[in-house]
Amino acid sequence: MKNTIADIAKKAGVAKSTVSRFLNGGSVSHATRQKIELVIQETGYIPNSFAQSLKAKKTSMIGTIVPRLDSFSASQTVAGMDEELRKHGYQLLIINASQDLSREIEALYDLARQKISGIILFATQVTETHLAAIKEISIPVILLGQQHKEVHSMIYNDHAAGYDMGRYVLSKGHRHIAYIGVTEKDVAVGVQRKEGFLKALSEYDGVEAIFYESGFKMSDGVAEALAIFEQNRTMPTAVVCATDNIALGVMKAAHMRGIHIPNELSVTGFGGYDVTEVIHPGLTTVKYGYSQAGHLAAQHIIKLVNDEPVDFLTVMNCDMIHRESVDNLN
Amino acid sequence: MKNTIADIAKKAGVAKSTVSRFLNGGSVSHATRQKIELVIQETGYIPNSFAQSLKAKKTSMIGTIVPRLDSFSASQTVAGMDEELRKHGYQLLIINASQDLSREIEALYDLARQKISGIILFATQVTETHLAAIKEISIPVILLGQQHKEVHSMIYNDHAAGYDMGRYVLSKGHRHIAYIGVTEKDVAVGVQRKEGFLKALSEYDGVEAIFYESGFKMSDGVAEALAIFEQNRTMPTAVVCATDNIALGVMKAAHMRGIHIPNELSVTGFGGYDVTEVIHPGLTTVKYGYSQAGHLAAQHIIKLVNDEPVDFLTVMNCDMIHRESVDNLN
DNA sequence: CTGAAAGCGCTTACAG
DNA sequence: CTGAAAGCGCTTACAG
Repeated sequence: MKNTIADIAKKAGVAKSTVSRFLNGGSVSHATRQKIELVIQETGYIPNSFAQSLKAKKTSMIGTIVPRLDSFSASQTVAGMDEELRKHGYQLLIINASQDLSREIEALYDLARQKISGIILFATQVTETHLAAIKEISIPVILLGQQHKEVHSMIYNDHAAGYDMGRYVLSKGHRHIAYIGVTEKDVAVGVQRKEGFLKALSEYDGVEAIFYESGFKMSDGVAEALAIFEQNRTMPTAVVCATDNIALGVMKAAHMRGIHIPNELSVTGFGGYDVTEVIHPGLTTVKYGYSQAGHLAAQHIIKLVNDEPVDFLTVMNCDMIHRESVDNLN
Repeated sequence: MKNTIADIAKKAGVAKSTVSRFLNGGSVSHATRQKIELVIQETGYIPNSFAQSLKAKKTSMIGTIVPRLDSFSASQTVAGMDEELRKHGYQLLIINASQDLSREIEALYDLARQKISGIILFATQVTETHLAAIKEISIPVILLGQQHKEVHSMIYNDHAAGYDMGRYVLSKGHRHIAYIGVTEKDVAVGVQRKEGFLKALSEYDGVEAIFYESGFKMSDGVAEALAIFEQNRTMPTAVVCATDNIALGVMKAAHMRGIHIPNELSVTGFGGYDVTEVIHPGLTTVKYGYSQAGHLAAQHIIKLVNDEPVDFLTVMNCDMIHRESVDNLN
């Protein structure tokens, strides 16, 4: 099973270089071609791609680093990238950083060591260490989901999404609003969405908005909502959540406490996860085009790999989806 | 940036072999160590893993082939595998076959070419071509989700799951049941679950069960349910679905038609997707331990790679989860 | 069209 | 502890 090109050459009675030429579509006479074909058939020869890459000094592999694999956004995006990449003859190497920033850095170096042609970094934060690593490996890198002026970036228009959501909720007459956000270290989700929302708030008078911060998990949303329900404050009429996951948690908590949505409490999310459509009431949210983003990121990284120009910053739009989880108070 | 071990050696004033030894933790004097460390720091040297693998003749990479990336079961399983593999110093290379059997075959060969140490094949079907490829590449392969006597296999106890579900639904007094299954080409989901269910049926008298076949997508479930609702037959009191996705589709269809669950129609699934817990009513289903399966599969492939013995067949149990989507007719 | 030879960047006995 | 040399499996000018 462990055939080398030398074995094939010997068995076929030709030189190694001839076999190599055959393999790579070089000019080989009909007779030799047949001999080699036969031997390869018989032996089940599979070229060693290390040796190939060692000479070729490049691979047709693109690496991607994701914070986690088991999230809707990540899996959708990666599936999109994968499709596009394969269409262009590239293979995708996926690395799961398990929400650990230092693993993202490690992964950057790992991919460099493997002579990957380009990297799409599904970022949640961009630290100095990230930047240093990106510079050091000197391989094209695209930041997806966050931006930095020194790196090619693709982001969603989170500010606009937050603004739209804020305007919508306010237009429905809500004046007591709880906003459950996430850490500001995540600029896109933690800062931009909130700031967009704040901008909408600033256009209305007499709004009482209280801001909370929760983790990204559904269970975090449940806990946060439960805490809010237990407070001795006036109950908000609407809870605006920075992610669908948190919103799902809030809905679950409401259900646990017998609070009816949307009659007694309105809830909104961001993300547009598939689930939000199946549940009742359907969740009002902002849909992010994860799969398209994946396709686009793939196209961009391919261009970069081939030294073609790519916009330094790409902003992708999102769409408000109005469903039943927001009550009209007017 | 394109430093080789020779560059480092020259700059540090030592031999290539010394640098290599330093890199691999061999014995190097303190002084030399420091010189080399410094040069590596300055140059940002990253070893070329192709050259390394070419000599070492092996990699610490495990490949996995999944039918799709954006499904709950796949992403959970892969995340589990990844965690376990990394703990043991292996890297996971994920290949998405996009539900195309011929791509699974291609992927098998691709991975072989890359001298991957072992492969976990997330199978939906095991054809002759699969077997031929597995034999030809002569790399350890584990089948996950399906079984074949000639290959190491890990499966869920789908028959028992189907049986448990059948008994449960029947015990609640349901006698008009619609079973929405999937293609029998998928032995685990299409055949085993149904047969377990049939076994339960055989233990009761006077049951009318009608069998349908749908695709795997939620939208397929919607379509199938709509068709059932429109038939001029007596409405079933329960719809047993071969997957959670189909069940979700049925629930959606019921909602669209104003059919109340569980009062007017009971629905069940298989899988134990996270969503099934969030929706109302909660879906009665069978929970599959995807993440654990991933961990276990990783442990097994590592053993195989190291020539340690592994059971040829591993059967993993599943747990019934009783929630609110099934009405008690008694 | 075909072959001999050098070289990709690393590792690994083997001497010293 | 250190270095010179051979070799991993392939590709690529260069002759012929």
